[in-house]
Amino acid sequence: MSGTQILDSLLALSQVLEADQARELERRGLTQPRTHLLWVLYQGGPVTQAHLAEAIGVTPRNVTTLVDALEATGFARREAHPTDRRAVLVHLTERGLSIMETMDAEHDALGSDLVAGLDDETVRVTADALQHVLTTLQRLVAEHAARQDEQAEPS
Amino acid sequence: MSGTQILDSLLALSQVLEADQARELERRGLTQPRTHLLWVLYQGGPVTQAHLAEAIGVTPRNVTTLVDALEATGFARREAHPTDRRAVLVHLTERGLSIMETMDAEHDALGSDLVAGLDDETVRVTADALQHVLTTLQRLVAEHAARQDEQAEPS
DNA sequence: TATTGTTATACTCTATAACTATA
DNA sequence: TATAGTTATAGAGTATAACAATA
Repeated sequence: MSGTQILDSLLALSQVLEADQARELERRGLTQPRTHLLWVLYQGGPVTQAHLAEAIGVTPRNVTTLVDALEATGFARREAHPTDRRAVLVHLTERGLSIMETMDAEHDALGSDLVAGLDDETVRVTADALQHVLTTLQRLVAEHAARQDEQAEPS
Repeated sequence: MSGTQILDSLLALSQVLEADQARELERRGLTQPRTHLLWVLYQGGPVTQAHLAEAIGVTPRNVTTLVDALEATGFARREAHPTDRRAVLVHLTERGLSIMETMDAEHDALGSDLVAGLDDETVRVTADALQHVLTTLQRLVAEHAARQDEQAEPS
């Protein structure tokens, strides 16, 4: 059945993409969680650690560790929040900005390279189908989670 | 450009698939590395820890930890190797076998559910395109790695 | 009272290095 | 001499809980 074939290709692609990315990041002195944090800074400008915790889906405690590491390696820096003395604003350094620009460009290049050799119509159909699969998956996951909650607390 | 759109869908799909899987595994008292190990046992029968280390791509030291955890939680067990007194054979327990069968069936069901609502021709085109994208990615990664090695040791 | 970020602690996965028992 | 698995140790990511400073 082709559905299984699509899922297996998706899983294989995930694995290869992630392994390649991890190798690249290590070469540059980064890790995936730290890069995720830098990406949020690259997209949304200087933000508080509480905002980062929410954005990347970890506890504030772990943001402390990630920012410590990124400060130590020169990719980000803390600055005092102008109005809230409890908070800090995390900024990209020049080095951090430069590496995010590089990775952004590499991402675009990879997007093009991956479909080299496929004709435009195939690319269009595939892009639409993947969008549909993603939407379907999100719906399935949401339904699944709802069912679990129901079983957990049948109030 | 649609190439970028495909890559972005792939990355989003990876993320949702992995998050959903992690949630499911936690509910069952498993983790991804432990499940990977169980999957190898499910596919290839009882094997040595050295074989497992090779198969799942971690050091033998870490297989010790993973098998310890799987023994403690009742999914796998060690047995003496019949001819090599240095080695142990890791077996699935009944519980381990049962959960792998369940997950195997869920995987198949997900494969079908994901493409529900797409017509057969679209599924066929998409499956072929993803296969092509996977092959292309593997080639790109291999070339990339070769270039890095070259730079590292220009003997 | 609520929020921001930190210290304290613990668990999982990963790695290298040194060691024991056995091939 | 080489291999199988372990103990020892370290680093990274994740979590909860308790706490200080500030809102």
